Amino acid sequence: METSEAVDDYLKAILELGGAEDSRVTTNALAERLGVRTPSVTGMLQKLASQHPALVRYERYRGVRLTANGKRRAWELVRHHRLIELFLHDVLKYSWDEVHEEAERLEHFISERFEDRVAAILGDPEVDPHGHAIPPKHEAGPYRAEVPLVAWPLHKPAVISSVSDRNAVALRELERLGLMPGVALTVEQSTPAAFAVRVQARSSPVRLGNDLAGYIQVAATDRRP
Amino acid sequence: METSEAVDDYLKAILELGGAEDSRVTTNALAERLGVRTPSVTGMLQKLASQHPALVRYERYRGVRLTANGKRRAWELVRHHRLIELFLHDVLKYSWDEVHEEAERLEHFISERFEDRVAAILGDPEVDPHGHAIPPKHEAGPYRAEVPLVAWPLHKPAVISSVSDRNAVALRELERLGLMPGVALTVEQSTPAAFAVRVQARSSPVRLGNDLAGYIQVAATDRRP
DNA sequence: CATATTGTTTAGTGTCAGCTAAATTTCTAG
DNA sequence: CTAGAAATTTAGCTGACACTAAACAATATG
Ligand SMILES: [Mn+2]
Ligand SMILES: [Mn+2]
Ligand SMILES: [Mn+2]
Ligand SMILES: [Mn+2]
Repeated sequence: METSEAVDDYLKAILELGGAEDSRVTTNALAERLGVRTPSVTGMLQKLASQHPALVRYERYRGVRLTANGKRRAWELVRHHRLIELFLHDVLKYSWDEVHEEAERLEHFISERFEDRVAAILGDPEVDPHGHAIPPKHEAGPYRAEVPLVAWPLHKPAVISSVSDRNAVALRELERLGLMPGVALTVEQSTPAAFAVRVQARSSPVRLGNDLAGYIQVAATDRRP
Repeated sequence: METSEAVDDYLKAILELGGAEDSRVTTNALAERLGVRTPSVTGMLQKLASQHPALVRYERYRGVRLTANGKRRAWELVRHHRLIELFLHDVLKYSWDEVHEEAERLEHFISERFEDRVAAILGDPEVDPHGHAIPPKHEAGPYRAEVPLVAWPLHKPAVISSVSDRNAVALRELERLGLMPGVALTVEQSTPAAFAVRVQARSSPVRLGNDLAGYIQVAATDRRP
């Protein structure tokens, strides 16, 4: 039941690419995400599928999904990752664009005890610095109701729910623009050429490239106070 | 100039086995310390010696010592290890017998930034939970003047300088007996059968096995106040 | 529906770091 | 000073996990 760093990375990638619907993930998508070649992916998937207990269910030419065991480990890694990010940010004073890279490495190597102690001193937190939900110990999910900002209707109030943590340059830019989780806004313009949002309680609209907007996920403003 | 976890472990072991005098370390000693077989050691030493830049100087049948480059990395690992131990103890509330195992893993994977931030929140500490000196950044040593308790003369005042961190059971026992760094004592009895010390400001002497005593290093009581 | 394109797998290699068995060198004791 | 013991190295393998080149399947398109 021990998993190597490489196996960990595959499991987490399958979880993330499968999304809330747990769809089948293709060899190509995995190769792309992990920065390896497709034959390496095929080889690893065959291994993970034929292990006992198997970590993935794999059908030749038809993609993979995680088994219950695979899911357990993948969610544990997500919990590690997000706890570590928050810890680096809140305790070690990392900026929010610095945490991801370090968490990506350390998530594989911390013990159960480390996980528990970090959760304890952070007060069993539920959200990481980028707005992502921290799964409770031994649990999956949750998946929050959020949609890409670029798919949000014009003028409908929204709150930034989370931002992608995978691009440090984009994160610095988003912070500079004040576009962080919890910020309320409306979409003012959405064309192939440009994208603009009006941040609630701020005068002029904020213009940003579609690429940058693509890193943002939003949700409906919660009406109940 | 990147080192794998395996290479790291060899370098640190050579540093530690070489001691303050930087003596040559044998293949056998390394195999023993690292829990691998001697042919594996020979193979690794040949590789480390023929790299450019070389990390060790190696003569067939005559043992190995670190080059300047090897030393630099080895001391960096020692700094990582001891900083992490102190951090786990002081911030994450690990007990002193729990820190070593976790530090042994994490020392290889933390970034420069992590090292610096941890040192900062600990206030640039100089000693780890077991009394070992934390090397300053980019520096070697220091080696403190300390000798094994079992080699200390009877009735001569001494202070516990450090204790070995490699045996969790022994550490718990030492803590129970109040034998921790900074504690002043004298040796009352030292025979093959048993060992007893009198802890300053405590009535009855403490009896302990020679094995347990073997984990303790002491130094002369500092006269200057 | 046949063929071109795309996606995936198979076959064969390489590197890292471990292992056992056997050969060789060094050390030690008589 | 030499035989036997101990230490070390060499030779040859193994398991992970990458890679390239080539074969094969699935799919899209004219
Ligand atoms: Mn992240
Ligand atoms: Mn990872
Ligand atoms: Mn230690
Ligand atoms: Mn180590």
